[in-house]
Amino acid sequence: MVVKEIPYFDLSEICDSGQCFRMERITENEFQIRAEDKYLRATQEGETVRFDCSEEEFETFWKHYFDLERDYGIYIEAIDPEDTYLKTAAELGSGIRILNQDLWEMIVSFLISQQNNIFRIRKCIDRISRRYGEEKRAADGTVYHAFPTAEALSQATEEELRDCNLGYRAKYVRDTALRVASGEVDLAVIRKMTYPEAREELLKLYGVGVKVADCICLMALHELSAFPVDTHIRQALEKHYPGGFPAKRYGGMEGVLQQYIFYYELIHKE
DNA sequence: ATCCAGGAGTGAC
DNA sequence: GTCACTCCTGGA
Repeated sequence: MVVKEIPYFDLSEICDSGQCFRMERITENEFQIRAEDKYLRATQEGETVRFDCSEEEFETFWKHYFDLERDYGIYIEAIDPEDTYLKTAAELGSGIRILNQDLWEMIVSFLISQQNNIFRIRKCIDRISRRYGEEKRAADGTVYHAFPTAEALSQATEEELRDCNLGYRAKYVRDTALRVASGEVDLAVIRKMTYPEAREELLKLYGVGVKVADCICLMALHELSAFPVDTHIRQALEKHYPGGFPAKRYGGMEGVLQQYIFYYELIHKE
């Protein structure tokens, strides 16, 4: 059990920000997170966060996963005080972190995300994890499944992936899994690339376009310059920044702001 | 019913 | 380079 006081950190906001499809709310302030082959329960009361894991696992994995060594106050303070829209959005989502998620997991997750909604993306990922991911047992006895490896997914047929409700995205996942499993695409190499290089390389994958590539760069490679533009972001930008988003002013932190905007729009559309 | 949800591939111009 | 069209699926 690890207990920390963490400013600018809110599990609920992170869960709802839509960057992790394997994080779920159990009760009002208790959450479960599955990442790679790991499982965690965490609870939040004010700024106090309780991580249900050993000190070692926290230090070696979750601390980095939740990006706890970064001060997000800097980003919020950097926002133009006259930009009331962005200020309001950042205030609403001030507990959001850009998680450090696994590259392979993000590639598959965002391939599935296209023309899809969060609820169904979660279901798709849950299904492929159950079918192709290794069964694991957490310290508290909870049975869960690791995210399936490229090798495991490459064994699946397109039809089997369609049975997991991937629809036409099944061929994208299968093709990418085959190319990664065969070594034709080397994720270790992509991890070391600069943002423009990695983006270009990801765009070569079947089913990866500009938006998905930027999501992967932001969520897995932690390229905070990446600014994924989906339909919701595009609509928000058209409405609030008719002259264009001041990306120049916010160079290097566009991705963080994208999350604040996305979260704000998500909350306000209901 | 038609449209669209956190898009991308394809072919036509 | 920019359209228009298509691709699963299901909820409004």
